[in-house]
Amino acid sequence: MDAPATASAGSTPTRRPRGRPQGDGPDLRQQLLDAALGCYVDRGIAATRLRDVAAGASVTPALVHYYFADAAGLREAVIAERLMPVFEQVRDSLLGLPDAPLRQVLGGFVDGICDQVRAHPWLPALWIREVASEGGDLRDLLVTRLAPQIATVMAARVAAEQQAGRLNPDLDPRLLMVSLVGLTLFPASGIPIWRQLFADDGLGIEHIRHHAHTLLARGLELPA
Amino acid sequence: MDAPATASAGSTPTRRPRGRPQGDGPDLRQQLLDAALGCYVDRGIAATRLRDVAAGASVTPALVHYYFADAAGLREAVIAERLMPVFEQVRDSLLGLPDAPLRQVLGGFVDGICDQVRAHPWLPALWIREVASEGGDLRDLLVTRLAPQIATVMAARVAAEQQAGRLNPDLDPRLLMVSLVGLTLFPASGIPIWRQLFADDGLGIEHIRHHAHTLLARGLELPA
Amino acid sequence: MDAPATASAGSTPTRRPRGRPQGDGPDLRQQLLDAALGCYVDRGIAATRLRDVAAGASVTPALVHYYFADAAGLREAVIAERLMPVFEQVRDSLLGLPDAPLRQVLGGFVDGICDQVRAHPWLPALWIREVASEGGDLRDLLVTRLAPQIATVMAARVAAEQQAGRLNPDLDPRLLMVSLVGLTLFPASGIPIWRQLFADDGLGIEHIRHHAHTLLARGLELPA
Amino acid sequence: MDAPATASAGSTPTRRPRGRPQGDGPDLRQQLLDAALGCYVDRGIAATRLRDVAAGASVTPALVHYYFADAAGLREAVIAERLMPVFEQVRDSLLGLPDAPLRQVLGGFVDGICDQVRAHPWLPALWIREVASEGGDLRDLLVTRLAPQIATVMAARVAAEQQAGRLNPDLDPRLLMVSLVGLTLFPASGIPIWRQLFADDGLGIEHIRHHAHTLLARGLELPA
DNA sequence: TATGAATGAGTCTTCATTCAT
DNA sequence: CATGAATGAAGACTCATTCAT
Repeated sequence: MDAPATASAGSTPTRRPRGRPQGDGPDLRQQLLDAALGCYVDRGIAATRLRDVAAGASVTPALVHYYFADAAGLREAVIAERLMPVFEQVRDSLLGLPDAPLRQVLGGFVDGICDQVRAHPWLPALWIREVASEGGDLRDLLVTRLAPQIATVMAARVAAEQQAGRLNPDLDPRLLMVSLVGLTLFPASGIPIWRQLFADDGLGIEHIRHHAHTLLARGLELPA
Repeated sequence: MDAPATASAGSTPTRRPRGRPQGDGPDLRQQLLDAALGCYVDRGIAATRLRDVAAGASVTPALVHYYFADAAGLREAVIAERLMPVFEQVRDSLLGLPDAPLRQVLGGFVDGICDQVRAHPWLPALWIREVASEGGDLRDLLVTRLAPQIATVMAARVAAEQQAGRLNPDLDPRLLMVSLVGLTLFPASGIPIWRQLFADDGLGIEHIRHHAHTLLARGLELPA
Repeated sequence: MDAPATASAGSTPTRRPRGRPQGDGPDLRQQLLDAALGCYVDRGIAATRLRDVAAGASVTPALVHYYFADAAGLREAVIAERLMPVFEQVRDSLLGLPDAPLRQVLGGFVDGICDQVRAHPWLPALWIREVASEGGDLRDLLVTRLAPQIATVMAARVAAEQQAGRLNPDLDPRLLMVSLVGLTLFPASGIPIWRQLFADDGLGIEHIRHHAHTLLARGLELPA
Repeated sequence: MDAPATASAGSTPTRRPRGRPQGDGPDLRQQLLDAALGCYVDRGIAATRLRDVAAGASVTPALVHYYFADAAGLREAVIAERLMPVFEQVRDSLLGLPDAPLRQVLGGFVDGICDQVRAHPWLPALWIREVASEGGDLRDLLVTRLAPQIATVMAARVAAEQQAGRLNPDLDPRLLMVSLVGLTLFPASGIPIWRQLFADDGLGIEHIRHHAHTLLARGLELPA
């Protein structure tokens, strides 16, 4: 799992940990990853200092260094072991039904996103700050590892569906996927705001899911 | 316009230039504000060091201190003199037609946002990072100065329109406004991504505008 | 002994070494305190830069920060661990003989001061600059923690003694204590001057002690 | 009076002012000296920044620089034009009666000091911090310009008087003069303290004067 | 394995000083 | 005569990183 460590163990003086513990019960490494993820969500990846992570796990900064060598190493570990699994599940909710009708696929994607938000409440905030924000530390992930497998394929499928007269032809195929995110993760990241503005603690991801489905289905129009 | 100076006058005893000349050609103060705005967009407000701003304007860090005393003073000045005017214009595009039909108002809001994006290309990126992101330095601005005047009023108006049978009743009145932003500023902040993914430099705010209008009008449905 | 650490523990979140070893040979913390005291004596507390202290102990400024967090923390530590013990011994030389005749008490106070000067040659200079000088960083210590326990009590005792006809009634009870200091610490702080002026390196605290006793005993008068 | 300025006018680029104003009514130069003296008394000479002086006179720091070139120039001017005259008057109160009996001379010195304190309330604080304190910026003045004319002469005179059986022979001739200061300026510098400790705003220089005379006359002994 | 000790590099901020006007 | 503009030097403090134990 700790690829860089095993790969370069002994060669570069930069990477230290050799023979990481693998089964000593309450795994300290996992706690560090948890703490790091928490910091990333709270302050942002770039703004997270090793010191914060250490404090979050009640250990010394030197220990974090001992496990992950530096901030970059820690970030890679969190990405690989915590974030990518979630992102991939979101992606798979889109790819999971290759033969289903497109509208069902799109709806499934919305549901897939909302499911992950429910399971990982930190997802929207992290996505907006680190993926959607220019300069975000995870944007590269989207561009190189997540979207390429999807973007062009989906755009083509949307265009085909439009040509077949089964989808609103005025929609821009290139923008449909981002619209789905803009109607789910984006509003979800503002839930604290809406709760405050409307003095309504009940507002949640389920409302967002339903609202997105509705808007996608018929826009502002009345149902037929 | 002297707001930032008076704002911090009581707190810091620091000598600050007052009554700066307003028409002596290449106003250095404006250049500093420009440089700061550029840094805010590129790296984020919190991550912007005075040193960056100074370098961006080809002056010394001490000069930035001379004009704005510290990072907070600079931030306040940029907010008051650069950001708020733009934000307020976006807001006014919503409030400008108090008697128009709601659907026209919403469409006007989308257009207003897109107009500002055209005029200020930095707007989407800044909004996503500093307003939409949790912990963003401008989120407070939205919550306390921008949204309160709008959120509840618009939600009520949407609900009324739904009851009158003129608006899709399944939409969540509390989420309609954020949806509009999620279909404009949010995709706009990703334009560099889409251009790269689709290898298409032509994709721009106008496409986003049209796509948003389309989606709002009838969702995925075919036009009548 | 852990006073300084606990004192600032609540204010700064900074990591501070706790539970320092107490017997591992040349304790660096003590050396830093020594260096700081030396700087305080030489240049004054307010004018002492962390850099000076660091240089005095041949370490880096960052190390001083590591031990004491900041200039205030260092000052508190020096006060608590170096200065107060000495000040308190001076004070106790006054309170140590509660039942002795007043004149003996006063003489004991003079001796107590001179004893401390002998043991801590830096005492006079520090006292004059930091306690006697207006704005001195330790004046507050005198006013709030040292003198209140003494001043009024002693003044009352002097007045009683005067009424009983055992003490020169023209003396001002409120000024007697400060006179003792003015005849000991004050001249002592000028020893380098007198040595230079009289080209006499022999002049020392013992002369001051004897002179003070003499003046107190009979003033300028000849002995009976 | 501004020796350095006139001396080097035009030659060194460091010294700027040429043709200082001599009679334009409310002399700005005097105001600057006043402001500087005030700062010296309040914070100490070394800790006084040109900026403080400028603020105290409601002018710009650049103007202070214009008049006095730098902190050293300003200090010299204040010393020469404000401090030395007062110090010299104190000294002259000692030298004024060359033929009077020594005890009268000493008493006159005490009175002379107290007179100056009455006329210049800042004198005690300044003296303690800048002359009595080790490293004080005026100590050199005492050693080189004030005391040499007095110290040895007076010490000799005291010794002679003791030998003649007219003065307490146990007193140390070298310490008598400093004792007088320690019984006047030193307590005077603490007046704010004593007023606070004894909750008595009436305590003043007159009490100090009387107390000093009393102590000198007969020490703690009852009057004959 | 884990940490206390120690440091170098970097950031903001302050201040005296210079200069053109 | 006087000042606003501008800067370099210096100081405090922070932080990741190294190392001996």
